[in-house]
Amino acid sequence: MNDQEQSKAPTIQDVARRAGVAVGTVSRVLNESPKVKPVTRQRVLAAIHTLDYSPNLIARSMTSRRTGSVGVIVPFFTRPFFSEVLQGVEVMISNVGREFVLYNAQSNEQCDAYFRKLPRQRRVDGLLIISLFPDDATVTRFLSAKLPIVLVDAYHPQLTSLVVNNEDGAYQAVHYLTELGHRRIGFINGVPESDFRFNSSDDRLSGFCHALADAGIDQEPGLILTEEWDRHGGRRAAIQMLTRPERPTAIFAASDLQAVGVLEAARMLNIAIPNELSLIGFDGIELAEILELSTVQQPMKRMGELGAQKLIERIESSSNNMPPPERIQLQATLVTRHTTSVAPRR
Amino acid sequence: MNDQEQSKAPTIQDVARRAGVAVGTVSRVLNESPKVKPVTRQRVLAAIHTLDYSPNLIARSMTSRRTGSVGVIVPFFTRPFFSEVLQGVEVMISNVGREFVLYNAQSNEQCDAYFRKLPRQRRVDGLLIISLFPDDATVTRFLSAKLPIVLVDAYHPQLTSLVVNNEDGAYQAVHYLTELGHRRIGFINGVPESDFRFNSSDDRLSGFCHALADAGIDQEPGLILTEEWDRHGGRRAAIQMLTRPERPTAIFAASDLQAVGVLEAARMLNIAIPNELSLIGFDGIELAEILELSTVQQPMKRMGELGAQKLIERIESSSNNMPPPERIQLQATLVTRHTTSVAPRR
DNA sequence: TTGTATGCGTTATCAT
DNA sequence: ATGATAACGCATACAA
Repeated sequence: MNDQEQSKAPTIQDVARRAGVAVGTVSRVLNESPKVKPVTRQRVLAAIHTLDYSPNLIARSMTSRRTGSVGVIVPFFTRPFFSEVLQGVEVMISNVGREFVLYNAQSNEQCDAYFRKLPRQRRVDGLLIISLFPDDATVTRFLSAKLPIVLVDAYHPQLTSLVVNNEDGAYQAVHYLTELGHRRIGFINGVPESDFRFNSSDDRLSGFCHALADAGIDQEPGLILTEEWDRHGGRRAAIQMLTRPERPTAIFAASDLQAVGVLEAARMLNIAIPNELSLIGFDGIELAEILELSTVQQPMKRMGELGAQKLIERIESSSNNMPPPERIQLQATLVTRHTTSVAPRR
Repeated sequence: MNDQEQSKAPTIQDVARRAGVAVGTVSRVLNESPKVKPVTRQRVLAAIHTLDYSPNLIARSMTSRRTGSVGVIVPFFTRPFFSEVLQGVEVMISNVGREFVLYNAQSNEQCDAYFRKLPRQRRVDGLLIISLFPDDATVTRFLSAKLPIVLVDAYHPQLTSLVVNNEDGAYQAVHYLTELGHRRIGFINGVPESDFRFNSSDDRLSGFCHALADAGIDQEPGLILTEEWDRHGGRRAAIQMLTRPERPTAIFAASDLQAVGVLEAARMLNIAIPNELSLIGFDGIELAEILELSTVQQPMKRMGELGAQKLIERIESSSNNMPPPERIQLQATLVTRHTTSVAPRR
């Protein structure tokens, strides 16, 4: 019954026995406690090495109440916008040696289920919530569970939130179009990611309206449509707008993917871009660059990094001196490329 | 000291006390054990509900030796190919009520570190490895740790592997080009994802060479380049090929992203596609569809789903009747769009 | 059918 | 500086 043949993972006990010390000492070595004599430390380290021992993280979490991993909850993580944000998150999280658990919330039910269970399950040390708006009751539960939370591209007064100035971004885009002489401007909005209260799409609509108002243009009901955030949604909306008796000379879409749909619709309907139709998207994904699409650039990777950083700060600050929630606003900037030009003369 | 004010998460003990039963009974209810009287089950369920109790997953894992989550290790999860595969993975994993932990292995060191630690740490029940080739020593460690593993877009004889027929995919593409009359065909290969032995890029090169040989065409050294998998890599290689004295009339790229780089290079050099230059990519990402790029379509989402399914099967089969490793091959299919045409006459 | 007791691998709190 | 031991919250074998 020699333990060479047994391939069960070695425990801290095995290391202790092997090194001729007590488990407590091994634990101290593992956790870099200063109060251990260099000689014994070496003995322990040697034992760890020869046994190829790694601590069982589950057991460690059991007593330490920390898991070393953070949860990221996001709708549709494959969409380029989220993908970019996640990249920033990943960089920051792996930088500090943590793991990251991805929760994909495609539906409201899924999202609710996560919001309900995650604080209790304690499988993650903190939660980064992207583009999803928890309601007050949910936030109360988060708070009472003392689960560190940061919102990215979403806002709640009681939680640290990272938002971009969507209204201003939209304003910049539409104002630019009015400056180019456009008077009939369509807006394709995205459907809210969740049922809850606010939504970044509202802000973009609001920026659109303000820019129109500032240019003395009346809104036309048929020129404001709400559709899915993807290419197909954009195409559907564009077809509807562009087949009206008096079609718009410019379209502002709430996402680059929708803008691509507009591109497709225009090609289908034989409408030249930018000569007959100007187009601006929103997000600034790589695809926009490839297609030379004018867009409102969000600092996506930065949002992910900063959000993760703020979350880690909260996780690592002992709960008695938890910093108060803050609201951080980032700017979006208009990038003009080859899908915008002066309004066609009528 | 009433427990209304204490907001510490309720434990199974609290539920037991509340329901007037023993912890064992609560545990049985939680685990759907059949041997519990309906009446008591109801009482327990009620207590669970009023206390808003969720089991502590960490503690549960401690005894059950299962974590309920699976690890997915992938290089560059933001690249569209991986993103698509991951989507399939996510669907399957959340279907069976598990969580998924993402390990992003951007470098060989990171990858090695994961390969070394993950089997020991026991934080995941199984590991899905995407486009990465573990070496024999690593595989031996996996096996002896009894950690269920499935390889996707990678192969090892001792592990269940899911591969697509890269050689055939490449052959189809290049054969099609030769049929169109092309004789000078360039190949832009991708750099290996990891140092290890085989690599799908080798297979694609081999398919390229076979198709050339079958058409009686000699290889030209300057027409086979290896570059990064992304757009910039593709562009660099294309510029190099297209500025040669005798430039190719067709290019086959090992990824769609590289093909986009070729598109950019051609535009820059004023070379018309497809009239002066035919182009075929590889992968079949959405971008290829948008740009009407001919490509070799991989069943990416299916790969993710199937890989995850196979992994879950292995996780859930008790270790005594573990199915033997299998090698599953999926087909890639040529999709011709608007970047290919007959060779220009000289 | 239900209750009780032990152990999972660690950390942390005592002693020594 | 180090050793012994009690938690941590749950599952489970065994007892009742």
